Amino acid sequence: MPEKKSKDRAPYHHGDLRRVIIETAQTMLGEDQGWHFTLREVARRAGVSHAAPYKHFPDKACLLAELAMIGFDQLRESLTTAVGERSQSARNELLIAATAYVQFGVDHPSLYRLMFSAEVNQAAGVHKGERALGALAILLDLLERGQKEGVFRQRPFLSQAAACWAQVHGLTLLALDGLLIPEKVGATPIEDALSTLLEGVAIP
Amino acid sequence: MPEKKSKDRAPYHHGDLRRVIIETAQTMLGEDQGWHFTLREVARRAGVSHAAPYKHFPDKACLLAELAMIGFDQLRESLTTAVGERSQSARNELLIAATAYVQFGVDHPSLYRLMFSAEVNQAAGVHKGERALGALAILLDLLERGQKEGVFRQRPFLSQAAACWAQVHGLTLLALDGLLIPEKVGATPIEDALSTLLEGVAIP
DNA sequence: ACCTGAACACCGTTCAAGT
DNA sequence: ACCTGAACACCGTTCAAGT
Repeated sequence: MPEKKSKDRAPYHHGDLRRVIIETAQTMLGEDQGWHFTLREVARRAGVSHAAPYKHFPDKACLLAELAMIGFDQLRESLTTAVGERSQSARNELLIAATAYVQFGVDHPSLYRLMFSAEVNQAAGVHKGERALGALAILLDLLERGQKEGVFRQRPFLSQAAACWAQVHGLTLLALDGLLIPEKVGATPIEDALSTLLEGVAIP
Repeated sequence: MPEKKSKDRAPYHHGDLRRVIIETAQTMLGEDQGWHFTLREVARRAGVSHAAPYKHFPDKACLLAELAMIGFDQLRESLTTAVGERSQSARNELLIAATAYVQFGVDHPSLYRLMFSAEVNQAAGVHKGERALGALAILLDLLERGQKEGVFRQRPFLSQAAACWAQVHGLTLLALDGLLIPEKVGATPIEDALSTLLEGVAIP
């Protein structure tokens, strides 16, 4: 059989379609049309029939959930590399981690929204909580270190972490919604908000 | 004509279907199946044909956007009545407002998610920002008062407001996602997080 | 002026059938 | 073992037609 030059039909039975589907979906997430793409469109782009994905995912929700889980891993990566070699003070590292968190959301709007959508919440169940906590592991470490060094206020780690997480999470989503109106403010409200967070966490 | 006892077909041509549709949709929002109900289902429950809503709303997105706008008004109401007769200290009122905010989200999960969904963002456009800021007017007042009284740190209002908003917004959504795991913590993380916020805003 | 019914294009999902 | 094609039930939206 000669090569087909019609379309880009990759060799059907050889590559793992599963990975191709995930990568295609990730590409579509990156196009910022939101995460409400259609499963049929994913199949179309992947060059397979619309029924093919069902051999690798029980349903659309499961694919979305998997994308979200990968997203949490990517977020952890981003935070880890941002904080880097922990040569900084706890206070500085907290600011770096917080900034990197918001940056991740702003860089991947559709993915970030998907990660915290109610749909994924339902499809991923308990796994989501674990994965999310995993992404925040470096934050937990940071808070523990800061408290030990006596530069952060003494609080239950998870509570202090919740406060930090809520701040960056809320900031990220407000930014994605275009609700931070930076044009109405001197400095960028994100930086300001993070310094307010710092004042709540760190001891003067 | 005698009364019809088949179904609850309200008098077609007399009542404003527009209001009926909105109320029906609000009821469905309250049932916490998320805000992804179908327009046809709304029409069904309202007792009209599935084409009828299009005489009152250009499309589904516009209905959702209107529900969201109403939601922001309801949020403003909640905050206003919670803070009440402003007989408290600025510090206390901030805590009250923040708590009421999170409570509103927890009480109306689907509505709150809808209000901050990307879809509504697109359909409501600029109106959303205005409406949202309107809901937070009392917070702005509070911060201004606190700063004038010298009990809050001196910051640009909108930046300080952004920090507060992000905190309660993030806290609300994390709570809705079941991500605050109160069972793993002594006190409720929401209270703890709000007190961390307070420490970032108020002067010791 | 307001609503209905049929129609269109599109989905998610299933399943017998192909290679 | 993996994929296809037709089929089903369902949507959002439109539009000529009804009262």
